[in-house]
Amino acid sequence: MAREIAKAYEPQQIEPRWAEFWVREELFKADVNAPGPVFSIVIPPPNVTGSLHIGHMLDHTEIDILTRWHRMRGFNTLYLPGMDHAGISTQRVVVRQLAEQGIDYRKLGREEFVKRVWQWKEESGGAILRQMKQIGESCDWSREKFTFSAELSPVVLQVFVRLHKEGLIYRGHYMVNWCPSCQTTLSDLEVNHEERQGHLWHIKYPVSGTDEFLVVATTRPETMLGDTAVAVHAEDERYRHLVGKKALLPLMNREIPIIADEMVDREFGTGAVKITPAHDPNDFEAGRRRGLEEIDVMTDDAHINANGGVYAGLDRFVARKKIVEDLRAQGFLEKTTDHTLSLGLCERCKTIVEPRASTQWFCKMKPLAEPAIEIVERGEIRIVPDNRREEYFHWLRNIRDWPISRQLWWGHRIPAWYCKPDGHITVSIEKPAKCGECGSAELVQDPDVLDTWFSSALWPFSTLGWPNENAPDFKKYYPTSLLITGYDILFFWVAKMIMMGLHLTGKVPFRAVYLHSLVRTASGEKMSKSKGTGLDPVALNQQYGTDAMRFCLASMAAPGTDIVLSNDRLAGARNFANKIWNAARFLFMNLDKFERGGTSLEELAAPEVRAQAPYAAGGAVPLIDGWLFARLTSTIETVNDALASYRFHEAAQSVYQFFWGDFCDWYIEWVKPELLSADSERAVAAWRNLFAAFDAALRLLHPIMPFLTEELWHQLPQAAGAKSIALGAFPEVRAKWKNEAARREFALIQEVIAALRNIRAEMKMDPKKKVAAEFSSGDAEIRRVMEANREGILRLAALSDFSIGSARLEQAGGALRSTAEFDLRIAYAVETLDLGAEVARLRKEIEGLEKAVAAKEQQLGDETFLSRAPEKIVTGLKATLAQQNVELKKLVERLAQLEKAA
RNA sequence: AGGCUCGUAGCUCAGUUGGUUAGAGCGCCACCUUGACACGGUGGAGGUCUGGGGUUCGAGUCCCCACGAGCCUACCA
Repeated sequence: MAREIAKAYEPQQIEPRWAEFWVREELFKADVNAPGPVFSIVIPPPNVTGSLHIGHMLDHTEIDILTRWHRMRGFNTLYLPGMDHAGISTQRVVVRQLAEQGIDYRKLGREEFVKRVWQWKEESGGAILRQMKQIGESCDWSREKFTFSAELSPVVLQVFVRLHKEGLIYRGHYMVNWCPSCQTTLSDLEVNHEERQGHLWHIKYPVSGTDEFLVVATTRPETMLGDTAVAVHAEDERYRHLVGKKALLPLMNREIPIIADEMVDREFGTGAVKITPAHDPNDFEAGRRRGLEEIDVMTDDAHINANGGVYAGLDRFVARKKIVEDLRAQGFLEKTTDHTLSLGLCERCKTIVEPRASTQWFCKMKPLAEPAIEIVERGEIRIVPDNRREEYFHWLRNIRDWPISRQLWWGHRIPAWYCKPDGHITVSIEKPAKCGECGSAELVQDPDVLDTWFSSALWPFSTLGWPNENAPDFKKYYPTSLLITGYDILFFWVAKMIMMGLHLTGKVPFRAVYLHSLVRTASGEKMSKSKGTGLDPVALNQQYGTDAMRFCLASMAAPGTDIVLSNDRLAGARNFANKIWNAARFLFMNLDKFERGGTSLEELAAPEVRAQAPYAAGGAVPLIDGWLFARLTSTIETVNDALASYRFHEAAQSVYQFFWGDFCDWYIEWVKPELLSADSERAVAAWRNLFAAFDAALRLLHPIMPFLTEELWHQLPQAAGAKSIALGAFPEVRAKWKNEAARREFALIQEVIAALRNIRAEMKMDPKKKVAAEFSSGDAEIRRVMEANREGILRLAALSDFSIGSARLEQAGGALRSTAEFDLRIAYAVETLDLGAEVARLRKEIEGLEKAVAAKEQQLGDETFLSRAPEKIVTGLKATLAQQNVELKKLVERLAQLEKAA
C-alpha cells in the first residue's frame, strides 16, 4: 500500500509524540545485569536557576549522541540525569524574585527563605526536565539525582566530616574574596578580573620625631584607615634610615611602625607601601610575618565600620572620595597619577570584590592535587583537547587552599557545632549532645553552607550509591566512561571531581574528559540571557525542530573551537531534515509499485538480507549498488572514527554528504526507473537495496537526529514489531561492501554526466530538448563501463543518444569536452553555440593546467627531490603529470581549432 | 605579567602524523515549477591560506618575528 506522508517535514507534529513515548516506555533505563561492555556517563548537572540555555543544548546533544551511539553498538549504557542546587546562583535568583515582590529575604528568615527556594527549585527543575525530555535525551529518568536532595546531602556531609577528620578541612582566619552584594566569601575562581583605569594616590605619612615624610602610593586610599605599618625595602638607600621609626597615620592620627620587608618592590610607586593586613592579601601575609595588628575597617556590605573613625557609615567609594579630599585639604596628598589596575569582580553580580581577612572553612588542596596531576600524566584520565590538559596541570601545580564556606542560606549547612561559652568546634553530622572539648550542652550550628562545587565534586560517585561501595550502580557504572562539559568549568568542577574521586573512592571518576566549545554570539561573546544575546532554545526548537538544532550544533562542534550559531546555519540543518523526510516520502509513496510485483514487504525486512545487500541475491551486482554500499561502509567508518574522538562535526558532515550527495542526488535518481519498473525481479532487487541503504542511513543518523529517524524508521517494513530504532543496531562496517572498483567506475560516470550537463548549461542548450552525445576513449575498460551504464547516463544527462567509440573525437559541429581519459561531444547546431565563451573558458582551463604541469615538471627535474621524496610521491606525481599533459594537449588543439573557426 | 587559541572564498567555518590544480554550508550568478523535496534540482563564479623570515626535495600544515582578534591564569601596593 502506498503511504502518503506530509509534503514537508513538520517536527512539531512528530517530536512531542516520541519524546513522550521514550519516557513512558522507560526505553533508556539502565540494567546492571544487562550484557555488554559498560558505557556510563553522568550529566553535568544544570543549575536550577531557570531553564536550559543554548550552551546546555550543545552539551546535552553531544552527550546524547555518544550515548545513543554506544547503546546501538551493544553497550550496557547509562546516561544519568540530574541537577545542581547551585547555591549562590539560585539564592540570588530567589532573592531577586522576592525583592520584585517587595519582600526582603532577610526578613523572611532562614527557614522560610529556604522553603521558598525549594518551591523555586521544583519549578525550575521541572522546566529543565521537560526541556531535556523535549530534546530527546536518552536518559535513565528513574535514576535522576539532585545535589541537595535528601539522598545526596548526607553524603556531602559525611565527606565533610571525613575530610575534617583527615585534617584536609580546617577552619582558619585568612584573606578571602568578599562580595559585598552577595555578602559571602568567594573562591578565586568565582572572581573575574577586569582591567580598569584607576589612580595611584601618593600620600605623605609624617615620620614621628622628624620633619620628614614617607610617601606611600596606593590604589585604594580608603583602606589606609586600617593601616598598621608602612613597609620599605631593607636595602633601599632612600628609606634605610627610617626603618624602626614610627609614622603618623594621617586622618587617623595613629602611630604605626616603619618596617623593612622583602615584599616591597623598590621600583614600583614610591618604594614605600602602606600595610593594611585586614584588606590586602600581601599585607595580610606581611602582617602575619611581622605580628602586626589587623584592623578590619569595613562592614559586610562594604561600608566603613566603627574602626574608621569619622568615616564610619560611608560606602567604601564615598569614603574613598572623602578621604582623598581630606588628605588634599590637610596637605597630605602629594600627587595623583593614572594607573591601570585589574579589578576583581564577583562572577555572579559583577560587584567589585573586597579582599578581606575572615574566618572561614578551607579545604587543603596540595595533597589532593598531586595525585590528580599524576593520574592525568599517566594517561589514566584522558583530557581532550590536549591544550586543556596543559591548563589543568598549570592550575593544579599552583593551587591554593579552597575556601569552602559560604555565607548563604541555600545549600548544605556545615556540620560544625560551636559551644556557647568557649566556641569549641565539634564536627558531626548530627547535633552532638555536648561539646567534644568542654562538655557544654549549649551548641549552635555553624550558620554557613558549603560552596556548591563541594557537592558537585562528588557527583560522579554520589549519584551511583557511593559511599556504599557495594551499591550495584556504583559497582557496575563507576568509574564512569566519560565526562563531557564546557572548558569554562575545568577548574571549578572537573579538577575537583578528579581530586575528590581519587581521594574518596580510590579510583578515577571518569576515564576521559572531553571539553567542548562554548556557543557564542555573532560578536564572539558568550551567549547570555541577561544581556539578551542568547538564542532561546525553546524558540529554536519551535522554529527549526529539535533534530535540526541537534544536527546544527553537532555539525559545528569541531573540538577546540567555539561555535557561533546562526539562523542561516539552523535553516540549513532544517533543510537537511526536510530532505531526509522527502526521500522517505518518495519511498513510501511508491510502495504499491513494489508490492504489485508480488513480493511481500516482509521479505525485505530480514536483517540477514540487509546485512548482505546488495549481494544477497547473488549474481552480478549493478555498479550503482556496489558503489552506494561502498560509500555507505566508508561513511560508517568515518562516523565511528569521528565519534570515537569527539569530532562531532566530522560525523555530521560525512553522514550529510552521504545522505544528500550520494543517496539522494545519485542513487535514488539513478534507480528510479527500476523501482518503478514493471519487471518485478528488477524492482524487487532495487527495492531491497533501497530499503537496506535507507535503513542503514537512518541508523547512522539516529544518534544525531533521533526524532525524525524514529518516525521514519517505523514505517519501514523491517521495523515491524520493533519498539525503537534506538534499541536497534548501529550499522556495521562490512568488508563485503568495500568496493574500490565500483567507486572508481562510478566516479568516472559522475564525471561524464557532470561534463555533459556542463556543456549543456554553458552552451545554453535548451534544457527540455534531448540531445545526442558521443563518447570516445582509447581505454576499452572505460568504454565497457560506459556501455554498461548507458541507460543511466542517458537519463541523468537528458540525452537522446549516447554513442561510444574508440577514435579520438575531432572538433566538428558540436561542443566538446576532453579529459586525459575520454572525449565527449554533443552534436548541436554550431551557430547557436556561444563560441566566445567557450574560447574564454578553454583559455582559463589551459592556463591553470599549464601552471600545474610546469610545477610538476620542475619538481621532477630536481635531483634532490627525486632522491629524497618517497617513491610513492614520485610515481604518483609522474602519473598525474602524464595525464595532465595529455589533457593539456587536447585542450590546446581544441582551442586552436576554435580560434581558426572564429 | 605569564600562558593558550585563532587569523583559509562575500559571511560562518572544516582541512588528523607536511606531499600530487585548497573544501563545506550560507550568500551570489545563470538556468530549471522533471510525478520525494523551491526547506528543491542542474551548472557556475569566487580564496594562494594576515604579513615577513626560516626549516625542508616539498608548508595552509613545523619553527621564529610582527600585526590583528579572543580566552585563561596572576596578590605588584
